[in-house]
Amino acid sequence: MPDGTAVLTMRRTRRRQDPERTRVAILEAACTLLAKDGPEGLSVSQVAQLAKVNRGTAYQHFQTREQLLEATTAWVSEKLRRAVFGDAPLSNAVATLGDAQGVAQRMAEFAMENPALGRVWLFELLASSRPASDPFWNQFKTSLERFAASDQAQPGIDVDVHAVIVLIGTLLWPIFVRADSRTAKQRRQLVERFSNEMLRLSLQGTMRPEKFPELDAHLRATRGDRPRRAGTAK
Amino acid sequence: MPDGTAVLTMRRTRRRQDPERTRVAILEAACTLLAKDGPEGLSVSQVAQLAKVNRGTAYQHFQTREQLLEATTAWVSEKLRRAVFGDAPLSNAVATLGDAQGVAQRMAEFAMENPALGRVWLFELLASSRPASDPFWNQFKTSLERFAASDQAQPGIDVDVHAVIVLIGTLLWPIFVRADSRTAKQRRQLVERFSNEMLRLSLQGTMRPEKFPELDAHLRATRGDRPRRAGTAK
DNA sequence: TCAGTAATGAACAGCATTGTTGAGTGGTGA
DNA sequence: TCACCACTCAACAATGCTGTTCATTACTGA
Repeated sequence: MPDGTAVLTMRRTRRRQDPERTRVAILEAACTLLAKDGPEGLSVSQVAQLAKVNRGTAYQHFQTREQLLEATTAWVSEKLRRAVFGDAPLSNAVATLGDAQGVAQRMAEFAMENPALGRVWLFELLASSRPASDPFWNQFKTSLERFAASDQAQPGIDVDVHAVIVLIGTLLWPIFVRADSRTAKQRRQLVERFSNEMLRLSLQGTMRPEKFPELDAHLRATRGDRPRRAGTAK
Repeated sequence: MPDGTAVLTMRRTRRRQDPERTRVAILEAACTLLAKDGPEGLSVSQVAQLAKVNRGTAYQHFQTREQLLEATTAWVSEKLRRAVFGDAPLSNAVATLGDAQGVAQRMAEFAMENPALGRVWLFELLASSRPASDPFWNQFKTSLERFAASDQAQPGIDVDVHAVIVLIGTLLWPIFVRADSRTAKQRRQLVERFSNEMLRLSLQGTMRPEKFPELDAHLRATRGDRPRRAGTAK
């Protein structure tokens, strides 16, 4: 992707004076490197180099390496949230109600088109001492809770566990299949493959109940044993 | 934390001459730090310090930082594999046949007792350019393929997708719930919670099919459309 | 056209790390 | 008892990064 200043004849371009654009360029570079090296491997020098920005400029926008890191992850989390839940500034109950499937679809598509972002978000989540405090994570879980409470859902879903399974699977699938080195068409197919399996799993599971009568009975017998409080995992 | 030279009372203990034990101590320290900082954040100095070993000793066992990293991740992958699939040196078809549920159970328990190992493995997998080449991953997928091909399984499972979902969910669940700061009893409960939801999901899915007649029909109509070749994701 | 500001470049001290070397110390087995 | 070997310790140059400062350049809006 050519950067904004990219040049008639390659004359020694000087970046246009556009603080916001510069800031984003730095964040994007940081994001790329973050996806490659993880938080501890990020250096301001490398970021500046990749962003084609003077190191001093980077320090002008972000006082310290730590702040750059913080800003980058916040930026990623917000980008992810907007892509999946729309532009509503905070969890808009009305907009996302009953839209569990749409959320899943948008998330799968976004993850496939931006594998680096998902990777960064995950890196941060894993490095964080309190994974359960991430805003995107919480909004996602909320939308899943709404679905689980509706009459469309099977009873007895453990939302915390299920949210982990679905969210992480969706974000990591593009990385496993190396989405970055795929054509647009392939990526579309891979998204559909994932969505299909997710849908199939949601509707049918994996085990034929009639082949596991004792398990099935056990499951129905113990249903509801598990406490329904959502905060258990926190 | 007192360093190795610390002093009269603790007489300057010198590590027993036991290369293998020392090697493992270093690997274990590397593993801990790897889980905390990721591959790019690992320094030989820190590893040696944590392992209570002289930095020179570390360099005696591993010529370079890169080799230490390599050795550590290989060690982790093998440990994971043995914990889940037993001590058979290579994929023993007989031993693991039809044991999908046992594999899932062992993996969930191991992950809960060793969240750091799962984290390291995942870090490496994400950093790797070819995730699909990891031995543990492949053995896991093979065992899932066997199950999917059996008559106990629902037809139409997309093994590649499903393997990602299950494996990653199992490894990350302990991290989300901060297994390291839980009591043994809590950890046991958390494993069971995960296993129960997984079982429930496998037997029942999440959506009540009768509430989604059109989706259900679509699914049954297109069943088999997807190519069954296992290598699609590679 | 001009002042304000965004961006550049270069230098700096301070620090941590890497990988290497050489001299020492002590446990262990033959 | 003795020699080998694992381990320790201290020093080394080289490298790269951090955060700061200051002088300089060039874009931009008024």
